[in-house]
Amino acid sequence: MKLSSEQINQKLKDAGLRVTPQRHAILEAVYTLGNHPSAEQVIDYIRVNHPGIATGTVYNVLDVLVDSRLVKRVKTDKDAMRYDAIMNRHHHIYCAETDRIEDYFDEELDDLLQSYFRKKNLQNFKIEDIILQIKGNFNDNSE
Amino acid sequence: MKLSSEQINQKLKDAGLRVTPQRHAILEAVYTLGNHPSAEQVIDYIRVNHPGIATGTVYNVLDVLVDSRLVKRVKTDKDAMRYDAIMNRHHHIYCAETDRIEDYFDEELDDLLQSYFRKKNLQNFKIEDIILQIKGNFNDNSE
DNA sequence: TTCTTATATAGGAATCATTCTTATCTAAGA
DNA sequence: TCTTAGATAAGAATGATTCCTATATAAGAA
Repeated sequence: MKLSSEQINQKLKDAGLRVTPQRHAILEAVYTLGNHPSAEQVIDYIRVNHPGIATGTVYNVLDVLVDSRLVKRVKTDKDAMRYDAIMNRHHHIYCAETDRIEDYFDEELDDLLQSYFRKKNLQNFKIEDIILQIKGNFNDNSE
Repeated sequence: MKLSSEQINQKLKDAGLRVTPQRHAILEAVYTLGNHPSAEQVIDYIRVNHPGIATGTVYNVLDVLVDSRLVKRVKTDKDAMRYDAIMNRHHHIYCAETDRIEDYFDEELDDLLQSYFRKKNLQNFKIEDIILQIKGNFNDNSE
């Protein structure tokens, strides 16, 4: 998803963050790259137009964006952390072999799960979020 | 879950693996420790009785056990990988603050999900496994 | 049993994503 | 303009994990 420069700034402001060129560039990168980029991909992307931004700053800013709920962390079976600018509730379809992640939106499923666990009423645990990791293999190479 | 020495050996053999003292000690550690130990916890545990087992060997053996489907990897929000000797299908209840993981078994839920996705019939993806990560907070400190 | 050889392990260096440290810089209010 | 808390640059440090190589060992062959 591509956002305008103004939209990026607005998101930062709405989150109560100071707008800096670094934060702008990094948030824009996560949106533009899409498909759950790693920190390294973000770095490669922003270095083209902002060669001066330090590696540590990218990690620092990504942490800030996560804390401010502008971005989510996504774990995979591989080492590196991935980031996701889509904040609506969704699940992940994941292939461990290729490390490819696709988003999966399904309100019907979310409702189903919510009512299931309300009925189940787990003792000793307050559920905040339920995320499905749907593992398997993609049948094609389309992105 | 505590297994006898013979049961450990049998599991290694059934998986087509050579039985070595290192493999025996490490698989036994994952079973005995329970509750999704990290490699470091496994190392601390086995060093008491097997001070000579090298750190690299523990990672190496854990990889072998995972490849042989005797153990599963479990990711959390923290850095270190965790390991799980329970191979039956199950989900995880997880608290990010304390990094505590509890297993969640629920065949009814598994059936529900299976029929839901069969009906949904995802294009371009062959589902092998669906894992729920149920995130939130435990209401007490019981283990 | 002894020999042979593929496999496994010890020991420690190397890697790599991420974090930390410190000095410098900058945005926003006084 | 001045002040200062917050942000960044640069690169060292960390820590889990992997890699490398010489040595050791398990399991089948003789």
